[in-house]
Amino acid sequence: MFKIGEFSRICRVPVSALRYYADIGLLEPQHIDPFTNYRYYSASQLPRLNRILALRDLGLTLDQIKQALDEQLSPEAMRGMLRMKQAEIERHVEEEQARLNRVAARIKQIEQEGKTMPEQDIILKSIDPIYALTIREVVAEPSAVGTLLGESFAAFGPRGIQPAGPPVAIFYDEEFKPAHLDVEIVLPVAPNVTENVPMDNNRQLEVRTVPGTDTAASIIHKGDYDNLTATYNAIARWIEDNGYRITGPSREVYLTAPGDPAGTLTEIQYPVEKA
Amino acid sequence: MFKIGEFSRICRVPVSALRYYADIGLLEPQHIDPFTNYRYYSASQLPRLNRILALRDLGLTLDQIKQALDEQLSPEAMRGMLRMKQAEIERHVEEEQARLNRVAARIKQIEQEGKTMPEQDIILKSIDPIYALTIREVVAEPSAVGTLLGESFAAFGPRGIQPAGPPVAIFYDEEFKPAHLDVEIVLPVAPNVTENVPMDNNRQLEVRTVPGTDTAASIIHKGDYDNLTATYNAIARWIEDNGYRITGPSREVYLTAPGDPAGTLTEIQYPVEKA
DNA sequence: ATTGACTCTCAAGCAACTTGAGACCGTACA
DNA sequence: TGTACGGTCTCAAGTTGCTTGAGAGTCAAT
Repeated sequence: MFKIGEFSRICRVPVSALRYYADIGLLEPQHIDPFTNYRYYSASQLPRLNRILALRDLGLTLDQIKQALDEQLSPEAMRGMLRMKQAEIERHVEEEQARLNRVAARIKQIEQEGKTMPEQDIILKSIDPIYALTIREVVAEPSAVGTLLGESFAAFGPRGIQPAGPPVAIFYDEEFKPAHLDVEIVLPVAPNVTENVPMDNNRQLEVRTVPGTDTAASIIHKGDYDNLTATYNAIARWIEDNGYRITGPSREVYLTAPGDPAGTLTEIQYPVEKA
Repeated sequence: MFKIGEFSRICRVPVSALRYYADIGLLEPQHIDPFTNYRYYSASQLPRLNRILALRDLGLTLDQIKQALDEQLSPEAMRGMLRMKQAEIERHVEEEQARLNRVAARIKQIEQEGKTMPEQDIILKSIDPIYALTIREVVAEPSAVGTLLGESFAAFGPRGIQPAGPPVAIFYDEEFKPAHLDVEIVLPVAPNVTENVPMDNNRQLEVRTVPGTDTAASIIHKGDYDNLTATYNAIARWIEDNGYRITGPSREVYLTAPGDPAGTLTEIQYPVEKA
């Protein structure tokens, strides 16, 4: 019979942890002196403790371990549990690898600092589907996107429709062609808007749900659109450096209204997946 | 200016997290209505939030992020931090890989269950250096180890020396030779024991600190020594299956005194490292 | 006026312990 | 025999990065 300190030294588990295990009923001391409340452990408890440590090491929670040990979990159940853990750990390893890449990319970026770098931060996020009024057109030049946006908004007022979020543009062009920009304007609205909205020139805003995506690389562009290319370059490089692949059309989210004191802020999004 | 819900949708950070960031001063809303306490965020806060998310993704704590953003951390400091993180993640990935192996080995073991298996659990632990009285001898057969142990202990009594832990045997033989067992008996004692202790037959117990090791595979053997081989086999197989390599002499720790009601319990340890 | 959706604050919960305060216990030494 | 010191006890609170819930107030639309 060992006092808690000796036992701790033998099994290399901190005293505090042993006390904790006793508290939650995972490993109760063999004997507790009723006068002093001193805990006394027996060497015969080492096998159980070893099993506890082994299972803990495999990533089970103490609760699961308790169940497995107390309820004499069947080998099948145990195996199932471990298989789940296995899948979980595999996913975890992949994630950490990806994180490692991102750290490396970040270090590289810092090392090149002071040269170019718009110094913006790229992150991964998911994009929700958007219920919106939309119109898709092929326009000649980028500035026409702004015009189209204005015209679309103009159709809102007369019907008292309120926007339900910042407007988005989606660029469908696969390859760059001069004077050819296949763009969809997306104006989020509340779900009570269910009918298409006519515009001038025989065009109309169509009600539709724009699909979302699980992972997209995102960057915030500050200021006017003259320097937009630099930001696009930054995000493209990030995607490559971090081992992702573009899987869909890019989007621009116009976060600030024109004249906003915050300045012009545009979010650029690229749906991606691991290459 | 967005209410917290809209802002949450835009940046894909839960409302509760935004409130939390505000609480800890990591990202305060641009404006708080003094009457309603409603938080109002501006799009101009997105860059900061993006940076927060990016750094968080790299594994920094919110505290570190706060410092980095508020105190305008120098690129060098930042780089240093990231390099540390990088090393940390690398270690982490390796550990997870090893864990994965162990889970796989465990599953394999369960699948073969019911056949052989002494069904004992092997774990990794560190071994501390031991301050002890020791004697090293070459003996003819395993049972002589017990005899030697008894003789050594016999030398304790007359001097009133108390053991400071369970006795250990270290087996130095590189290869198995019949009737040749190079063994060191290690009897832990308190540091106030500083002189060698004479035994009969001109032998003596030497005071020395037996070095420890960072990682050792450990298993608890239950019962008498007839089945010891099976346990040795189990630990050897585990070491191989999990991609480790033996790096030093094996040890046996005699956890129970003879006649202990807990039964005979022996811990077998093998210093190992990743192969 | 009344929904219903949104927001607020504050407290507690999670996982697996660790840390600390305050008090008791055991024993070796003067 | 006192006392010092190291080990042990209990109980509470802290750790990290949030989430959940209760109870109450706010906003916009009907």
